[in-house]
Amino acid sequence: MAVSQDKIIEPRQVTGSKFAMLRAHPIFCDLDADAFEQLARYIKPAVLKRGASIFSKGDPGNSLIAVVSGTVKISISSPDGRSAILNLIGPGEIFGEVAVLDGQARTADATANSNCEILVIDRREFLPFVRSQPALAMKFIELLCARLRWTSDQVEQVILQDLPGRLAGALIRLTERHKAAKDSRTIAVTQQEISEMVGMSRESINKQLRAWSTRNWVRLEHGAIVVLELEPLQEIAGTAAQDD
Amino acid sequence: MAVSQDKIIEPRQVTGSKFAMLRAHPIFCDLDADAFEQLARYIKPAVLKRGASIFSKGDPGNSLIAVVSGTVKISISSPDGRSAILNLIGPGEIFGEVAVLDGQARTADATANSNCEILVIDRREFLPFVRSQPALAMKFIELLCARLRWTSDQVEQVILQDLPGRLAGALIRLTERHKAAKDSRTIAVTQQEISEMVGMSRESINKQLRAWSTRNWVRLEHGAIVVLELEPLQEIAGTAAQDD
DNA sequence: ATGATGTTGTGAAGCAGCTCACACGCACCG
DNA sequence: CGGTGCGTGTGAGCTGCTTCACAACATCAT
Repeated sequence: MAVSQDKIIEPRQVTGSKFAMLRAHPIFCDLDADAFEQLARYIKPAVLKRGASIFSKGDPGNSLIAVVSGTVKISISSPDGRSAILNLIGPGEIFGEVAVLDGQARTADATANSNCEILVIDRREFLPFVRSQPALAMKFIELLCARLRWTSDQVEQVILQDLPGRLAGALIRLTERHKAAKDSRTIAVTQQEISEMVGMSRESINKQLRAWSTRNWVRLEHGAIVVLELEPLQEIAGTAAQDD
Repeated sequence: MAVSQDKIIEPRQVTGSKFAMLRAHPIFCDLDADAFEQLARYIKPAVLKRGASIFSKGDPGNSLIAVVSGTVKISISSPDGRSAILNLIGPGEIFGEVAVLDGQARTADATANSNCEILVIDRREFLPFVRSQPALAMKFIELLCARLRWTSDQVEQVILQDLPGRLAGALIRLTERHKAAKDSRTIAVTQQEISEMVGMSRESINKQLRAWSTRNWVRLEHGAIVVLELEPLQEIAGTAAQDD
């Protein structure tokens, strides 16, 4: 386990504040008070530095993880060094549920993409808990369905669309993801990260973004992209290739 | 609904024989007898001709479907005519569970890839049934996890691998899928179909397959591919690109 | 300041895979 | 039997994207 022991904070001091995030999460919000109390006993907070590995592809799936602050990168990498980002998990979201629920190995790597606070819920205590709470199982079904829709979308885009289409699609999905946040149109990702999400070279991505920025569809900042005009992007993502 | 009324067979005559398939399915096999009896009342059998549409992307997800005989193609298509096959569903398997479970629109098209017999389970009766059977919910969680692993694999392959890698991966996954069947190494798909699964042109696929067939790794038949040597393909699928 | 490190921007050259344009064989059917 | 499809096989050219090789700039620790 990459979450080393010395990083674990004493649970009691954060029970009220940090667990509030889990309490508010769609998965757990309908739980009654004492069930949640029981759950809280299995939760271990941890703090991670940027770049720290949380788990790797092939590891046994021993824990479900919730992000309190920072973002976590879910990715896979090929032996020849290329890597692909499957998802970015932000504050208030959870990940790692697949391996926990089916007991198989992890399908991807999880890495702290910035300094992070996370909550770790151990599988051994958690699985029986889910079984004892049928409503919770239904919530997980919904979560898994949402994930499946997300990855199906990705397959669709990657197979059917060319560069402009994929990039537009990625930008749209990213703006929708945290439309909860205040400034929803600013996406805090580097062009390198986007290129890995989309599966094309950083240079190509840059050129396309630059072309769009001259049309004022997007504005490029350092480490971020601001979407100014959503409609033309949706146009490009929906219908294939008219480009440039 | 594309399943037209005149194709529906009188339920009683098939109760014993055809429903046996569902009874044997991992999802339903642990159900006790009278629960299954109750479920059986919601099942409508249907027969489809090759090419018939079962549902289309965007439709409301009103039913869960099981394949009794034949194969069903799950695919998506872009406005410009290209299309991608996400999955092929064979006898004894079920599909369409995502839209049924989360109540959203269908994410892909389903088409009869050969003449088919199917069983249609209506959402309205089925959802409460799942809620009343916590064990069944856990089974669906496992199914969804398996699907998620399948599509994640697809994303991984499509983004990270070149043509030989993707093709090898597709062949391996197809042989594993129906290793239950007798002659597991013979895959009954056309090269056109494989090209749509893999997201590359039919011609490119043909050339690669032909190269492998001269090495006796595969044998090409009319409308089918026989995998002779699995190991070199696994080699290519695992490590990227040495090719040819 | 002064590097060190990471992000962005850009052009030239190369190539993997696509498109197009065929020919051939197999299978089904009137 | 001789069509009429549909699946397969193959080459020539085109192109979108990658790779490579940089330069400029932001950010941060020292």
